[in-house]
Amino acid sequence: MAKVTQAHIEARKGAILRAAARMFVRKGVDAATMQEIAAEADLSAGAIYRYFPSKDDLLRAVCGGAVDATREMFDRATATTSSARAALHEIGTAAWAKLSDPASREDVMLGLESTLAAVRQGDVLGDERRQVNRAIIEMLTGLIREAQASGEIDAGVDADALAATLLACHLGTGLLALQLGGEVDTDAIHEVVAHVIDRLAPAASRS
Amino acid sequence: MAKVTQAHIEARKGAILRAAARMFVRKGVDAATMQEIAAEADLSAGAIYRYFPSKDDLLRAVCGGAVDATREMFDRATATTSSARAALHEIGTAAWAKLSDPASREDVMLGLESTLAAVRQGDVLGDERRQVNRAIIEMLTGLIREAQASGEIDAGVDADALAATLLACHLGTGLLALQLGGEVDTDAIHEVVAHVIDRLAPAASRS
Amino acid sequence: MAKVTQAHIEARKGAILRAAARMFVRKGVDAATMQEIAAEADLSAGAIYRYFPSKDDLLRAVCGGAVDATREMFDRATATTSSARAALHEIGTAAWAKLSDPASREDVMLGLESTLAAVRQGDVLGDERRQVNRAIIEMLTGLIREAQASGEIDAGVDADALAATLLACHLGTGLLALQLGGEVDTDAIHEVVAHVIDRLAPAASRS
Amino acid sequence: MAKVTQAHIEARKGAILRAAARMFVRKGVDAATMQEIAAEADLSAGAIYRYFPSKDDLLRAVCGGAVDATREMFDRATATTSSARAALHEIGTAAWAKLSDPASREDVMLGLESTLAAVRQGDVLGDERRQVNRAIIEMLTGLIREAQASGEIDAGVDADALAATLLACHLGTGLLALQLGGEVDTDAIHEVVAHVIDRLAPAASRS
DNA sequence: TATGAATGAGCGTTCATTCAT
DNA sequence: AATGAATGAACGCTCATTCAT
Repeated sequence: MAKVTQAHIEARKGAILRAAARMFVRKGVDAATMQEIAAEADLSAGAIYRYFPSKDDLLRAVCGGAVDATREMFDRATATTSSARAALHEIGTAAWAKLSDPASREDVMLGLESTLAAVRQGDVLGDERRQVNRAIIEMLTGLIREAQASGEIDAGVDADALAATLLACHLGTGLLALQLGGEVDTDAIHEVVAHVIDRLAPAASRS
Repeated sequence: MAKVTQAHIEARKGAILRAAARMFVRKGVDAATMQEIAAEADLSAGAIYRYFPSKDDLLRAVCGGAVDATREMFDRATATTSSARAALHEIGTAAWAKLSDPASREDVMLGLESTLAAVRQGDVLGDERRQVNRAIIEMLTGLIREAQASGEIDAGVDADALAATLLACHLGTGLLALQLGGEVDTDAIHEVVAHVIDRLAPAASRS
Repeated sequence: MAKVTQAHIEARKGAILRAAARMFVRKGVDAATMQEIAAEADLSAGAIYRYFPSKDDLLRAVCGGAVDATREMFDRATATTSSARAALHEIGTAAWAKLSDPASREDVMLGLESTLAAVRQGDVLGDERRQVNRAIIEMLTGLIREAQASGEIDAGVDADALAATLLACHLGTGLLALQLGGEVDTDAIHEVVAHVIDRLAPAASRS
Repeated sequence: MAKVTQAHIEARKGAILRAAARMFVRKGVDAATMQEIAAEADLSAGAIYRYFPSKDDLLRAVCGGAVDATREMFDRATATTSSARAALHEIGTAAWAKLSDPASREDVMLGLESTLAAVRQGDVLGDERRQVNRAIIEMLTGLIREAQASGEIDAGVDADALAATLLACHLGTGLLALQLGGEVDTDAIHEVVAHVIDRLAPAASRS
């Protein structure tokens, strides 16, 4: 019995989480009502409170989920490549693919939404959110250093700064895509970024 | 009578605008209450309505101000340089300088805040906001084309995509700075970006 | 569950409707607050919105109820009589009986209240309200024509005008009763009206 | 100086009173704001308070004025006729003429508005308002008694009730006209009423 | 005397949260 | 475990009234 119940609980939590993410994105964290989230999860208004003690906690959980998804995506990308630069390109491709996918527009908005929330009320979901980007930068920095060591990228470039730049580029592309919709060609931006990485090869190796 | 009143009116409007910007940023557009904005402007709640007919209009005005400021900044930067690439660098410097200034953190957040609002309820301030970034991309594209024509930038690069990339980079840097605070070295990112632009010079021109 | 809920819902709606009618009359549509209406219905302020989407809808519902009641009253009166003049008298008796009943003072005030509202903001409940009196006049006109055809009323009288006059008399009596309270003998007015109808018999039939 | 000032004060009071009456009628007592009334009187918002201590007092004064106007109209009508029945007809003609005049629609609405207000908050303007109709009924009763004495009206009719009936008819006609606008032919109603009064002549006198 | 900016109480309405069922 | 009716605090906004000028 315990097992079944436990499974049910997790299933419900997941359903609520998905419903909440959907509504947070569709209408904004503030405008999304618990009623709507409950309806989206085929539940009644009060039922959510059996699984999450408050709307804030729900937001935290939703963002935490987004964080995990991102981390996973990253791990997968690095695992399937050998050269450091190849890994960087693979990660870039995966990351920008998400931006082309209309479905991921929601993730971008959730990211912005939670970034704003994080900046404002540092306690609710600040640290968690912060750590994702910090971790991404660290990973990218590591890969860039590897690429520099193997002569794929000019050693004169500040690895940490380049990592931050790449992440900024990706976040900014998402923001633009969000705002300008189809007007902005995210793939073209990706090509520019990929091209730039190639250009950052040491002068000697490009003769 | 008229003089004092007219001056007062403009002063009040400015004070309210500043107070609103401050509160919108500090607590978010939705969470910021008219009471708080009024208090921040040393006014009573209802007094704001003598100057702005609704909270939405206040938001619009605040964002409109940000928009104007951005446009001005751009115009100034382009006016004081001769070569296209120099103009790009000048603009980059000016743009990134704003990110270093803790005071401009507010502008970034307002931008995000209004982007989210624009995406969701396109009517309130969507178009205006959208057009700013569209205009920026167009201007950058123009400068890049000039630089390509004068041999400062490789003609093989998609000018429009590069323009979008640069803007995305800047927006993303702002976002990161917002989230990670002092941990992220925005000036270092700027250096990387400037360096990348240099690297985009045609191969021939680079010895 | 369903049974109890459904019954409760209707009961609540009724209670709210009655409370609203009471407060609209007691303090005026504008002065009556949702808080007061809720309190009168032993509910909290926000609870009303589960049953009626706005104060305007509540007003509409309250007036619609009054309308239905009036129509019913009329139908009943006409159904139980044979001669047209008898029907007229029956209707008069029923109508004036309502005026004697202190409880119906509320209906009169609601009528005035909604007339004023209708005249000013035709949309909210104007047409509905208007049609009631229009319908009443039409019905009365029909009966008067019948009575004229059967020689009970002088054919020289303008049936439509007489119908309007009778309705005006009734409305005005209500108004007077409202204003002068017990000082005005509504039954005496009714007698006068009934007597007048008799006097309107064709000269020939009065030997 | 005192005289001039006094005259000015009265002029201002009159202007404010007229402006208030106009706005009370146009938008309803509650919806009419002091700002609007002031604007209508070419005054600033606060200036009214030099002449009337509150909006309630303004309402009282406005209604008092309407009362006086009515009384005057009545006096004039009775002064110019000899026979009692002629006076009744004259009064009827004058009264109904006001209903035909679109400008007097405002008076009707003010009357209803103030009746409602009187019924609800008996102190503010209740008694004054009440006395007008009481006085009218008394006057009519007197005339009817005279007419009965001189054989113009059947002595069997309850004079007081007939007076109330006539007043009710007039009030109700105003109400109907208000609600149904041009659809209701107030003059036709007047004809009916006049005709009815004729029919109330003693049987003997009608051969 | 007149202005009109400012106040502040109060309105209709919404919604996170609770709790009897 | 789940419901959904109810609460109550707060929000945006309006306006009668006050008061420095």
